[in-house]
Amino acid sequence: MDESSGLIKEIKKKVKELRSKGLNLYPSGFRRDITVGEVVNRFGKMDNNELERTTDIFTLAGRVMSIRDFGKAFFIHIKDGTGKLQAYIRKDRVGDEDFEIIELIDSGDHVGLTGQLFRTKTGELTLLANSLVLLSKSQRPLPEKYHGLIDVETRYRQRYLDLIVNDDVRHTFILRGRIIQTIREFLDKQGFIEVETPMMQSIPGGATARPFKTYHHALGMDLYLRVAPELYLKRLVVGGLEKIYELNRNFRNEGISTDHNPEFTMLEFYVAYATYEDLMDLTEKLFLYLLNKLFGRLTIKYQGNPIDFTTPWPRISLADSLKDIGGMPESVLSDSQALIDLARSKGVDVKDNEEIGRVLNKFFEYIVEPKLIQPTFIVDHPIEISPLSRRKDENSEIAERFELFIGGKEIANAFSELNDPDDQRQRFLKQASLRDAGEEEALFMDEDYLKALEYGLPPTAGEGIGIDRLVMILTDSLSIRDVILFPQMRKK
RNA sequence: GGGCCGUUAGCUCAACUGGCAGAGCAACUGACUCUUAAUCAGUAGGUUCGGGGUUCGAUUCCCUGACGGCUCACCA
Repeated sequence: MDESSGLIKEIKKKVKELRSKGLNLYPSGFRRDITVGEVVNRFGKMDNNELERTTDIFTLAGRVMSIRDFGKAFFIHIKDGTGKLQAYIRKDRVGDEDFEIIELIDSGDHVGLTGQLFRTKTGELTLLANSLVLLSKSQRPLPEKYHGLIDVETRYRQRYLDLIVNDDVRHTFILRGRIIQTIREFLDKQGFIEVETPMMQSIPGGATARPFKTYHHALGMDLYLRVAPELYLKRLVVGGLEKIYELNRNFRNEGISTDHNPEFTMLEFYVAYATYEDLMDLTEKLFLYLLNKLFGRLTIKYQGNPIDFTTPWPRISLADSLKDIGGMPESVLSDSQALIDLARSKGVDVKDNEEIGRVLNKFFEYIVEPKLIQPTFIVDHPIEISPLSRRKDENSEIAERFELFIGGKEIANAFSELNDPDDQRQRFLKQASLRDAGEEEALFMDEDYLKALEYGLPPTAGEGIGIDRLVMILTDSLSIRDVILFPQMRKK
């Protein structure tokens, strides 16, 4: 905003005037004895007769959201972290000194109020003020009260304004906090230990994604922001931590979209002596716990579609989903040339010698994924797109893996972990050759991780859940930026 | 990175084929001690995102840049 804006000049004038009265515009030490939310809870249902009998005097604080000036009286609305309450300020009640202050107050200012409750003619619960204190002067105008703040760029860059003005945004982020808290609660009850592993890694691993690179001066070495905690968590399982999780940020140097932010929050958890099938059961349990705790019901709406979390959820192999949901002819599934031709005819971008598993996966993302609105486990992925997964005993080209889809989005990815160090070495070598061929997302060879595997990783299953996307589903948000407080933006 | 769309007062939005840049809210002055999108009377507020071009004249047309949204590609 332009500093010479007329509105700001007006406010600065008031600031000078208030200061010339010897008033501290930013005093400390004011204590409230109740919040707006508590007031509404306790007195919201009482009629005026009951309120008149309660002669309690309360001290409240909040931001002034609206002002209606009647000359010798004011109605204002204040808002604190728990809600909104009207206050009635009469000159004959607060006295001349306090009344001079209210005359100079703007919406956006924080005030402290003392008084008792009553109900106005129109029935609104209102604080009849005995006194008023300015707690913090706002020196910039708030967005308009009726339309709120709509401009998305301002909403993301100045999220605090968005939070002040748009209650639904506030509720989304409060719910996000509760979701994360409830997940921790569930995992805690299941006997998991929360651990923290490096965000800065000398060899980035655990996911096929391009990392951010940085440099440590004292050590004189390159470091990468982690794309996943996976390989460190599995080292811990080698070390005997049998049920662990990490819930924190990952960083991927990829495109930005409504489903992608360069830094995003991921839950990863590992269970020794379990399989990917056990994790499907556990995932269903987790969601039931979340839905019951947060909403008290199992059906929610996402972008107009009802989503029913009642278990069990369908478990469909990737190949079957291509046939049954994507409508792909069975004959094409095993014929790589026919598959590539079909892909091209549908506008799916594939290379000439692209491996069949990768083509199938691209097809899946194109024709099946958007249709998976109800919670669905897709299982048995091609091994070539699963370099850290255990092979199936009965078919070495298929991984013991599942992905969970809800609302047409991938929400979770899990597998029985590859614990054969020799097989893992071969997979790393394959990834290294892809990297040499120019694929920047391919995995790095990680000798240190292989060494850990050589000490013996017990049979283990692990899962990652994209928290931002989960929050999107549970808060009916269209863009990942609406569930991340400060989404990545270009410098202005 | 490509395509499409957008950027006008503090906020939300108008402005026809290129012809004096406007409204509501907010602000300011005044009136009003039960209003609630308060009301009434008045006032002020603009680098029309930046730069260049075409034109007698550009918010409008053209070129270019910045930022944002959607989308495709990449990915989760």
